[in-house]
Amino acid sequence: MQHQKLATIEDVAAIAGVSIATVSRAINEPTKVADETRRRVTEAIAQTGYTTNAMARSLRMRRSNMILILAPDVGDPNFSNILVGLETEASKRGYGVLIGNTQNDPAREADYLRFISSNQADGLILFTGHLPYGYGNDAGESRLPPMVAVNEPVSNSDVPFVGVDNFEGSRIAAEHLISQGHRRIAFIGRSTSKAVNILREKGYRAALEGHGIAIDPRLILDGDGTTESGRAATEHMFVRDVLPTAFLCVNDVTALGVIIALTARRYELPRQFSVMGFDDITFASFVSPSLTTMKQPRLKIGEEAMDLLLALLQGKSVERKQVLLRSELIVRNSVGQVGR
Amino acid sequence: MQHQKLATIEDVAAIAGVSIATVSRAINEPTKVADETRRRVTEAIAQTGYTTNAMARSLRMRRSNMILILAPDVGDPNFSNILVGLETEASKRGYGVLIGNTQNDPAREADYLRFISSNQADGLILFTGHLPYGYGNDAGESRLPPMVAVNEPVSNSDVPFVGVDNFEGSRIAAEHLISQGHRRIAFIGRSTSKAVNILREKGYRAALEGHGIAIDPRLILDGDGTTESGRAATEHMFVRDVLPTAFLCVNDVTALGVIIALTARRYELPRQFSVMGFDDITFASFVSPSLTTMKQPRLKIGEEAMDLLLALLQGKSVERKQVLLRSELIVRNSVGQVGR
DNA sequence: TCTGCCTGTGTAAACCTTTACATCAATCAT
DNA sequence: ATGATTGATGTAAAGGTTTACACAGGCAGA
Repeated sequence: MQHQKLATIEDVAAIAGVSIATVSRAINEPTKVADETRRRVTEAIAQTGYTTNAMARSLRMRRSNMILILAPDVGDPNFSNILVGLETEASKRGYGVLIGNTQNDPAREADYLRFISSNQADGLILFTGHLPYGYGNDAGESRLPPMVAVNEPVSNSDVPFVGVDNFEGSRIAAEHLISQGHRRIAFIGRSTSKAVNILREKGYRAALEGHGIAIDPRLILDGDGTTESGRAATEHMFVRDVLPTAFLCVNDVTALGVIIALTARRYELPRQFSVMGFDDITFASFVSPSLTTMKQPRLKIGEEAMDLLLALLQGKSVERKQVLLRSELIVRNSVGQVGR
Repeated sequence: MQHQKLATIEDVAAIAGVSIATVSRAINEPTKVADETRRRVTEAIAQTGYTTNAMARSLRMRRSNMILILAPDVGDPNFSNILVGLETEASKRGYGVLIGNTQNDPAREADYLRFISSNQADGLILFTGHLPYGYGNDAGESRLPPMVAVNEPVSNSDVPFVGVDNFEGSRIAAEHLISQGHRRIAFIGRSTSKAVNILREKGYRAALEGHGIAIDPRLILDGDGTTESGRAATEHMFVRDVLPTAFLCVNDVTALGVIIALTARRYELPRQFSVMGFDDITFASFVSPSLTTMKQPRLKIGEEAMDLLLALLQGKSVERKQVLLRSELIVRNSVGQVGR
């Protein structure tokens, strides 16, 4: 009862009085069939409610028109908005998107590659920042499908990346703090491994140096981008009693931790301390004080990334290995003039 | 260069010295082939790096092992966590999940049904609260695939629903406020159309009535579940000067609006007003004051829903048309004793 | 009139599985 | 000794497309 025998191309052909080849052509290359024939086929299709069986088509054409999205955490605040962009563009071009939530588990990553190796997906969008595990194993043939990275570039590889110009964005953020009179600006979220963190720190340094402000290494603290890391780093500064007037955080989530720590110590923001984030995730406007930050054009990132991937799939060679979009300064209430 | 001719079942058969039927059986019904044969096949598979071509398999078996998830808004805070549950369970059972972001656009909903009608997906998870548009059109055959609703039940239909017991949860929430001494409790987010809102209002009413507290209609305000609706409703109460001591909101997002309105008016929370939400979305713990709310077991909801859908796909008849899970009271800092 | 080309269509192969059915050998019951 | 049953495997069909190639007819150019 589930399948009531769908109409096939043969049914359509019979009704239209043509061969199946002609039906196929009428659908896929309309100009190649005579007007009158095309009309009859179209009518037969409407009459039967025919839809091309995607499986048969994929089998024959060796391509599924599906894109696999590999993300370490579907709940990540950056993820969902980029996903919308990816999905919109894919849908517009007749592609579907498949979600793989890997939780950074190598086993799950490897498992998801079955979609690639079994021809169920033609290309890959990587949120993970690294090539998926499970390539080049047993059989030795590391058959990499076309792929594009978003959110985080893939370290030492030439996988094209679409994202925000982290260096420039962070520089602008720091400039903003400087324009408000800040000189002692902390950077929270240093990392030696994550490319995003490294670039944002560089932007911070560039801005300070550009204004002749000496970099105080004691104001640069490690962090892995979590709320807890922001909180801990802030506490650490109070313990060591080396304090800035402003905190530039590697991302909004970290900034939230900083705000929590400062609020817990009963400081008034932004009168006593300024805090800046990066990303403009949803809650940035809800937290109190609402967060001044750099907005990532996430929708656009998703669309551009999908566009690039589909171009790759069509065999176009990609000139640009990186597409860097501009982030936008969003001024809210967490940054104030230094000394009132 | 993209496809370097993957190994097929024939290659494996040749190496193992058996027929392709035996290879297929060795993979899918291992008990049906002799131990020694199975060993040879397994080795041949390893040697060639063979993976079953999912398209050929789906074509033959008339099932794709894919589930389509139709959601009006991928960015919805409830969505991503349920998705994780859906995805985890699907993945565990060898299914993949396809995302369809409909934005409540009938055209997009209809378009996504091509995945169903073209056999690219076997079942449907509905976040939308209504049957997809586009069924029963031209051809007249409204061929509904197996489906399960989450987040919102599908109004007047017998589509199975997995979610939280909204009536009971809301009752518990109201009880909590009552236990803190509140008697004048507002309900923000009344709606005559949305099932979730209706049930939560009923739970609110039941709790008050159970404690002999008269219901004051002036304390029940309309709202569509957005932050703005919460803000506006609160303002409205101040204008009319009919004030509660506590606000029970239809969801966290609405509660946020209430908090924003109260904070803007310089009230101190929870000393002067208490606010409760529902859902426990991510930012609930970050907002200030952190929000006391009812937590939805979203991961569990996703898993149960997928489990139910897969059961349906196997032709099992479903006894329960609804799976109602319990929500959990999360006490934070937005609710206080009345009168200190 | 013949040759060659173009347009429109049909035939059949290929894509890669799963599985009903057939076959064969070996075991078992009578 | 014979017939029935069981177990392991092979043969071939079916699933629904796309597309290379062949073919037929019409038409233009010589």
